[in-house]
This record gives sequence, C-alpha cells and structure tokens, in this order.
Amino acid sequence: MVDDRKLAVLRAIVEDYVSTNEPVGSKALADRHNLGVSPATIRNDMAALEEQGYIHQPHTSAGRVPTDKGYRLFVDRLSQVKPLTGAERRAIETFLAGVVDLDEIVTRTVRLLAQLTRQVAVVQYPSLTRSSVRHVEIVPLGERRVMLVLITNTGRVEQRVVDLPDAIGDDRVAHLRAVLNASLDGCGLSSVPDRVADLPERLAAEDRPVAVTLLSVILETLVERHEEKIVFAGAANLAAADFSVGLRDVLEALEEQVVLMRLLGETGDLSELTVRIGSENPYTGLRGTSFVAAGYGAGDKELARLGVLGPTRMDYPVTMGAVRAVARYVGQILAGS
Amino acid sequence: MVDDRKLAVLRAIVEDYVSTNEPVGSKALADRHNLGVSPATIRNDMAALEEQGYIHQPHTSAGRVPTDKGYRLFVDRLSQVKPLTGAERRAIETFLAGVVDLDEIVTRTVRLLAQLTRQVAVVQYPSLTRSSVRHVEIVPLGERRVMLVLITNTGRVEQRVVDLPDAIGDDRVAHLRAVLNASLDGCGLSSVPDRVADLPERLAAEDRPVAVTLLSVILETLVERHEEKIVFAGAANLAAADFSVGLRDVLEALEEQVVLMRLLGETGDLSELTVRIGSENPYTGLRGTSFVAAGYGAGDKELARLGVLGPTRMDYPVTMGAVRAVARYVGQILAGS
DNA sequence: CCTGGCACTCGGTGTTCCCGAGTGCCAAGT
DNA sequence: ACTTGGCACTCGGGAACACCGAGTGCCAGG
Repeated sequence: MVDDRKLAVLRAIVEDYVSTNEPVGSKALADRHNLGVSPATIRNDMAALEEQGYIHQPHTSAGRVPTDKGYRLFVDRLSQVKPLTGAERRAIETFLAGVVDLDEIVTRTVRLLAQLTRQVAVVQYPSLTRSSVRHVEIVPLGERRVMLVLITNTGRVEQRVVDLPDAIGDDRVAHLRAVLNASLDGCGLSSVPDRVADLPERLAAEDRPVAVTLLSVILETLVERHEEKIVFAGAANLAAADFSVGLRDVLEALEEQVVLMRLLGETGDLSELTVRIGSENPYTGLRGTSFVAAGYGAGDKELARLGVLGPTRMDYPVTMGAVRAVARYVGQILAGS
Repeated sequence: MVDDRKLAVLRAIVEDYVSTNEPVGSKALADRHNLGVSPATIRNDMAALEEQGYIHQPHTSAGRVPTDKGYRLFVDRLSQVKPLTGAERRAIETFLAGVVDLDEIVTRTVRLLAQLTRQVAVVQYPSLTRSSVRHVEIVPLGERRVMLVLITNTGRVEQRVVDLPDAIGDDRVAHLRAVLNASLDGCGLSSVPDRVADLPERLAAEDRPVAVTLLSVILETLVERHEEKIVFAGAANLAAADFSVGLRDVLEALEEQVVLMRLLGETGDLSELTVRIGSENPYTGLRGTSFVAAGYGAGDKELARLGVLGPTRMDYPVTMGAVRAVARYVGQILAGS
C-alpha cells in the first residue's frame, strides 16, 4: 500500500517537473494531484524516495527533481505510451504520402519526427546488410572504367566508380551484367560472399580479371560501407529547450556518426521501444539528454532504427508514442514500395 | 591624410573587436596600435566615423563597435585575404586525398571547412543543370516498372522509380537505353529538352507511350529537382561562438533548404569571393551573421558554391582565405576525377 | 500511520551604492 | 588647422545587503 502511494508521488513529481521545469514541492503536489493525503505525508514519502535515489533536491530549501533513476522507474513502470491524436496521425500520412525515393523517405521522416516531437530526430538509413539485392548494373564510363550500381529491395542505391585491369567492350559488359544478376538477384546481402565465391571459375578466362575486380568492389561496398548513414534534423529545437548548458556538446555528438551509431545502438525486437536516460547514454556529452529509439523495417525484418533526442525532462509517454507511430508508418511505406 | 587615418582607426577597431569581442575605446586603441596620435585625436575620428555610420556605441559610456557598414568597408578596402598556413594546406590535402565518390567529396569538404574556420560550413552539390549527361541507365524492376538512373559528368547520380503504361521486355529496354544514350550522351543538361523533343516520333509506335513516360520523368528530374541539395556541418561551433542570441533562428535557417539556397545566392565569377554581412543577408534570422561564399567547379565552369556562416564579428581575412582555398582544392579534385 | 503546526534554511529578487571606463568638449600648444 | 591634455559627466555593471517566501524536517497529537 505504502509503496503504491510512493510510486504515485514519484509519477506526480515527474509529470509536474516535465511540464513546469521547476523543482516541485510537497504543497504543489497535494494541490495539483488529488493524492488524498496531506503535504506532510507527501514530504515523508519524498524523503524516502530521495533516500532510494529516485529524486533529488537541488538545494536545501527547494522542491524535488527526478533523478535518472527516477525517470527510469517512471518509464518502466509508471507510464504508458500515449497514442497519437487523430490530427497527428493525419499529419504523418500526408507528410509521407506518395513518396518513393528512399532518400526522400528518410529526409521527410526525420523532419516529420523532429516537428512532431519538437526535439531532435535521428534516422538511420535502412541497413544494407539486412536487405537483399534487387539489381546490379554495370555502366560503361570509358574504355577501362565502369560505374557499378547496386540496387537493393529497400530502394537504396550504392554506386562506385571502378577502374578495370582490362579494356572491356559493351557485349562483355552485358554478359557480365547478366551473369551477376543471375547469381545475385534476390540474394540477401549477407549471403553475397558465399554466392559469388566460385563465380570467376565459371566464366571464360578472358572475363576473369575484370570479374574479380568487380566482385572485390561489390564485397567492399557491402563490408566497408557497412557503417550506415545517419541523418538528423530539428537541431533548432535544442536551442528552444532551455537546457542551453551542454548544448555545444550535444551538437558535437550529433555531428559524429560514431556517436550516433552507438546511440541507436544494438537492435532490439522490431518496433520495440528503447529508452536511454541521461547517464545511461554512451557518450558523456549526452548526459542531460534522453534518447527514445525504435526499429523500423519492411515486413517483419528490422532494417534500421530511428529515434528522438531530447532533454532528460522530456514527456516520455508522448515522445514514445510519436516514435513508435512514425516507425510503423515508415515500415508500411517501405513494405509497400 | 586625415581620411587615411580614420580608415586606419576603423581597421584597428574592427581587428580589436573581432579578437576581444568587447567594445573598443580610444585609449585601448592608442595603446595597442601605434597610430602615432593621442586618444583624444582618435576620439575625434571616432566621432566622425560614427557620424558616417561605420561604428556604433552600445551605450553612452562604452567603446565603439563596428556596424555592418563598417565591416563592409573593412572587407572591401581595408583588408586582404590571408593565405592559409602550410599546415592548413597540408590538412586540406590529406583530408581530401584519394576520394572519388561525389557524396564523400561533399561530406568531407563540408567538415573540413567547418573545422578549418571553426564556424558553420555550407556546401552545395554540384549543379545538375550546369553539368552534362554521361549515361542514362534503365533498370527493369518488374513487368511495368523500371528504375531510371541518370549519371552526370560530375559523378552525380539521380535515380527515380518509374511506373510504365505498358509492360516492357528486356529487349525493348535495351533498345530504349541505346536510343536514349545515343541522343543524350555528353549533352549539357540544359539542352536536354531540345534534344529529346522529337524523339518519340523517331521510334516505333509500340515504344512511344513508354518513351514519353520516361522522357517526362527525365525532364521532371532536371526541372523540378533543379533545387540543389545543400549540406552543412559545424553547428557545434555556433554554440561556442558566444552569440547565443538568435542561435535558434540560425539553426532554423540552416535546416531550411530554401534559405540556404538564397544564401548561396546568385553565381558570381568562378572563385570570386562573395561576402554577405549581417543585414545584407536575405533572411531576418541571419542578422548578426555573415556569410562568405565562393564558387567551385571543375575546369573553368562553376558548378556550385560553398561557404561559411559565422558571427558578424568574424575574422574576415582568415575566413575568406580558407573558403577560397577549399573551393580551389575541391575544383581540382572534381576536375581530376 | 497520517496530519497540522512550527521553526528554520536558503536561493532568488530587488535596491542601493559605488567604481571606472569611456566620452565630449574646451582651451592651449605646435 | 590639427592635435593634445585636462576635466566634468554619464552610465552600465558588479558588490553588498536585506527581504521574502517556498519548501523542508521534525514533533506531538489524533
């Protein structure tokens, strides 16, 4: 019983603090939430909560502020994801309607998410490794030079210019194109190395050097470029959120692909929400911020992740709702295209 | 004579203010620069300069600060572009060495420029309209669906998925590809509309509907996507530069492609530096910032522009030197690839 | 175990005061 | 005709200070 009330107090503290951004005191709590007990009782509970590290007092005579641990408990046990309003759903639909190009999907998504949450949105491009080959194209650029274009089923296009060891004619290009496509079409990218291992041996001797070069470039593209591209939007919202302290650090983190990678982090289950709160984040500049992430993908495969970065004192239920909803919509669109 | 000294005073004011970020008074000027006259004389000159609108007094008993007009005069007549140090040149070379992919060139360039100037760098992708067609590729994706890939001589690749009115076989795809390439290869993008105007008539009747669809998509790509892609980097430097006032507006501007477009503005001569100071900028949120831009391109054609955005009180000679140098290097690389 | 009462703490705000950098002007000097 | 030193004046900003009130912890009574 007593514990239930303490949790209710914690929830109230989080909610009030999020909406007012000021330390919340016992009296204010008793007034604004009908907890059915007096301020004095609440004070006792608050003392206990502080003892356990869920809240914290900036100075002796101020109200309480949730700690990271407090937010964690709130997110895990005291709140539930808040679904979007109808207007918001419609906004998403119109924003993402009728887009086919992958670049455009990603660009619009990241802006949409930033606008919806009024925070910084981060979106990762659909992973190469988890998608499959739709087409390989070889475009002659010169005697000994071709452009290799790799198209995946997620609409992603990778291009590389390749210098060849031999000159090569149009007919041989066509032949190689046909062979490559025959071997690779529909093949999951992770299994490409296996599929092509013995390919050169099955070709005429004269084609081998060129084929080997091309294959090594393809594998390189798959492996070395495995680092995925990540974009963000909504940095202006950072300036609005008053926490100007550390703003510089946050902006720096956002421009470091490596940090973003770690932030998006390991993949959980598809459409499972991940929340990183304050000091749980993998980068010191991001103390003071929380990150809400979700995976998205076409069908049941998770292809990449997206999320929202904001001050620790964000409205978690709403933010989580928005992230989840956007992830689902994007998944639908990718599946549909 | 007298005018010369006033200009010297203005130059000294700008230099001191840029380095200290504090209003500069007559005494400090007399001390730090050997102008050979007394503070009282300088005061007279300052009064004159203020009269003419080159400097301004924040309050009655403070030093002077240059106005936009003052900076303008400084840039136009009192300063000269400062060449980079050897170390900086080497940094540029190593940073941009051995890169072929256009995306990577642009990404690295924008980061390099941000790092070099410790400000926000802005780089525009090489223009579609001013480059020429290197290859058109049609990739069948399904019965009535193809991906159209347009490769330009600057290494840029545009891709669009196209739904066709008729089903189309591989042989007809190959034929169309050949015809399109024959018509368009090497053709400047601006003259594409002329070249293809009568193309459908020269085809077999059965190919016409498909050809018309494809051509309309090509033209759309050229015209509607005429809006060029622009990227920026170094937003963290904004937070460091103390002018936190309006930071939000600046960040907003940076995320608006339209604003960036106007900022990069009309094309001047290649490798001619353009400087926009404070209120000269086309967007109200950018009062308080200055923008230094230069065109870059392969050979003698200007393909796009790049620049640096910083507080009005930036070190113009150094910034201009960095922008010019980077623009030239990028030009060389584009020409070489 | 809750509650009302009470003394205590202390951060933030408003007020006042003072200092000094910087100015404009003037009369004297070259 | 400029330049210069002197001088009175202005005013922003920092230091010192007092005050207020929200908030607390604790205790005794219900």
